[in-house]
Amino acid sequence: MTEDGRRTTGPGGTARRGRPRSFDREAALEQAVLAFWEHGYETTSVADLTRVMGIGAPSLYAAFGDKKALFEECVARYGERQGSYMGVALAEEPTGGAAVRRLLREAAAVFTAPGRPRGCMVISSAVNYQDAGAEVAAGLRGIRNRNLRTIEGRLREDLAAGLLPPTADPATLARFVGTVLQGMSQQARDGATRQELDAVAEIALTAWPAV
Amino acid sequence: MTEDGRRTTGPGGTARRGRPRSFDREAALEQAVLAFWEHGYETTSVADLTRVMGIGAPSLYAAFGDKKALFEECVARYGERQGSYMGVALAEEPTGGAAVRRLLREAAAVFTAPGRPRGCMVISSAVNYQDAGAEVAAGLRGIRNRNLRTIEGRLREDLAAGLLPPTADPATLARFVGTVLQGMSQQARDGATRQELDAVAEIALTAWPAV
DNA sequence: TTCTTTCTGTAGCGACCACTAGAGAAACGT
DNA sequence: ACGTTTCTCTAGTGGTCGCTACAGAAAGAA
Repeated sequence: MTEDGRRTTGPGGTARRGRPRSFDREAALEQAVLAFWEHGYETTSVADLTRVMGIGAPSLYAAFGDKKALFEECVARYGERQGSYMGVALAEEPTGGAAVRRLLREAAAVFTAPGRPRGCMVISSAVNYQDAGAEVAAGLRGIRNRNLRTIEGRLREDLAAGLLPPTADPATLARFVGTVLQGMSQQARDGATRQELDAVAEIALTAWPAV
Repeated sequence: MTEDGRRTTGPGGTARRGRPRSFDREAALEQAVLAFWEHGYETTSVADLTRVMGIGAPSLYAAFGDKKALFEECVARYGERQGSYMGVALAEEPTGGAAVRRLLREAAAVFTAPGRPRGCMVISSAVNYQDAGAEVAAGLRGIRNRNLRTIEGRLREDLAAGLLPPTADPATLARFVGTVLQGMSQQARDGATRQELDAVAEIALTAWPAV
């Protein structure tokens, strides 16, 4: 049994038995991403989810497990698609400094892209929670703190390569980047335009230490 | 009838009739502030509130109206106490630039003060919501955007007084300050220490334009 | 066709949501 | 003491929460 409880063909290429799923799992998942992204984990009910996904509750539970598992799959999916800008910037730019510059500039665009929720799902979808959302919130916090350490690692390389002044502290610089990103995400949710966020990112980058 | 539905003495100084309230309204309000601050508006139930306030639901409704009215009173109270740092900085510092410097440095301390929730209540207590919390979220967003315009006004004065370079844009600078504050609030909630936030604020201030 | 497998829709589980009716308790003035 | 006023406590209201039992539908296998 695969994670989603089904596959189109068996191991030997034989067709799967039983009634086939009547909805597009990928499309339904994408709708769930949008709902969680917009309203957050605890504040999005299963009824909200089934409505936007266009399926009944039993189908949701059969295909995704439960609400928490669905959310985690949504976070993973978000990270592969809309939220991939951070990994891409870190992977494609040659230095940490260049990655940070690209990161902040792309965030301004990504956080205000039309036709989808504003801001970053990893940042904003589990800010308010009670016991039921504590684990999920801890998971997102873990992602954020891991991202911070990744940036810090890249900046440590910059420091060793002489691309940062010897007095620069990679950990603090990384936290500064995270702070600006989280602030930009909230600003986007408060109505800031892409141009306004671009200007904010530009100011933040003037704080970057030069050798 | 006063807002809270009672007073200790009547207009003529005569004692109030009827059974007196058996709890300290101020103390109960303060506990409600802490609960909303920690968990947010929609994710704090009336049962949570009555528990931390130490009163029954009918007493809460008699003394504060309903959940929304209680929250609004909590926001007002927060603004007078723990959240007053912004107004104080803007009122006491002679220039916008000095106010911003003080603001960011005090935020590092206020957002990580021991014995109370981390971050800023106005920033973080209505990030995730559905229909029921939409009005409350809009109210907080209004406070944030009003604060931004207040800072912008002070920076406009700095610009006119020649304390900022003529190319500086007060609106963008104000939004940068708001972005860093919102980011610092989230960082505090993610576990950043006061020292770490201090260092972040210091970096942010290096971006401040000098004449 | 008939059996087996898997999905879907109805209907509802106990728990909780914000909120309140109504009875009794505790203060007042007279 | 007695009536009036106001608060508190018990016990609920209808509605929604996440989740699921069960029956019927829709597919492949025999």
